[in-house]
Amino acid sequence: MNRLPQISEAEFEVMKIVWKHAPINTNEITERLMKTTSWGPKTIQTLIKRLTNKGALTYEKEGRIYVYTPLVKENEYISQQSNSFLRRFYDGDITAMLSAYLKNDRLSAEEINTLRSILDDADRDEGK
Amino acid sequence: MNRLPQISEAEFEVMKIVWKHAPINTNEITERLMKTTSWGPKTIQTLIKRLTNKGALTYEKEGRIYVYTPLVKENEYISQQSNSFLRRFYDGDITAMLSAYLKNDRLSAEEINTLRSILDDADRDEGK
DNA sequence: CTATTTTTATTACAAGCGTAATACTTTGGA
DNA sequence: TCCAAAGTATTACGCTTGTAATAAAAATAG
Repeated sequence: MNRLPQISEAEFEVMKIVWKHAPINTNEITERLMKTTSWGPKTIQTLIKRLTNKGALTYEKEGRIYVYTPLVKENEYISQQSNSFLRRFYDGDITAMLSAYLKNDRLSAEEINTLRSILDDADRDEGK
Repeated sequence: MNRLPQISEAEFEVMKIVWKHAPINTNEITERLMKTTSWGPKTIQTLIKRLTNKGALTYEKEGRIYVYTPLVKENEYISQQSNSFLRRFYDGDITAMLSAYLKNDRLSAEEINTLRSILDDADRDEGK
């Protein structure tokens, strides 16, 4: 069972760009992140470097520049984070999380309906 | 708008004990945590101290010992963490999280039914 | 009243993180 | 061919966290 590397919050922002646009080079990553964050280019460099050190990214040299590809899959990583979040805060029980949101009126009628159809779709797929 | 203090993962374990058993003294906290974790008493002391420094706990002196009470509410803290989790990983959209779980077959039929009744109960309360 | 035990406070220390600055290396122009 | 620019690597530094050890204070036992 291969354990996913530990990815920090800032590093995760880099991963999101790479997941969406891989293969992508340093400059593109930097440009995109400078639009959405307040980080300097050097900071972004550091984050990229750390991610490759951790084995979350690889690169190929394309001439002088590096072109990056993710080594961890987005949905695997997010699943793993979601599970550990649920374990920590809701005893691993996603229904408990939903309950809490409903109890605190943090869901709109809209969202409730969306949730219902999602559940119904699940049944349909199951039955097939 | 009063911002909640930053509580680390280990500190959160302490908070859980205090939330459940407050007012509670150092020894009780320590005993309970030593049953469920591998931490030494000194470590637990440190965590308690840090939590009071951060304003997550207060104490009253009862003779020689300190008796602790939480300053942040459990459900407020968990709500805040849940929101920031959803923002980070699901663009703030809890229905997206549910979808992901269904798509990856990480929900049992049991859980799906539970979710349905939870949603129905919400409607009932709404209608009232 | 003093030595010992109990409780609390201070200090430690390495790893991870946010946030870079500086140094090195390669390569394209002049 | 040598230098400046571009790209990559190394180093920095303070804060938080996990994980305690040591020191100080207070109270209890003799």
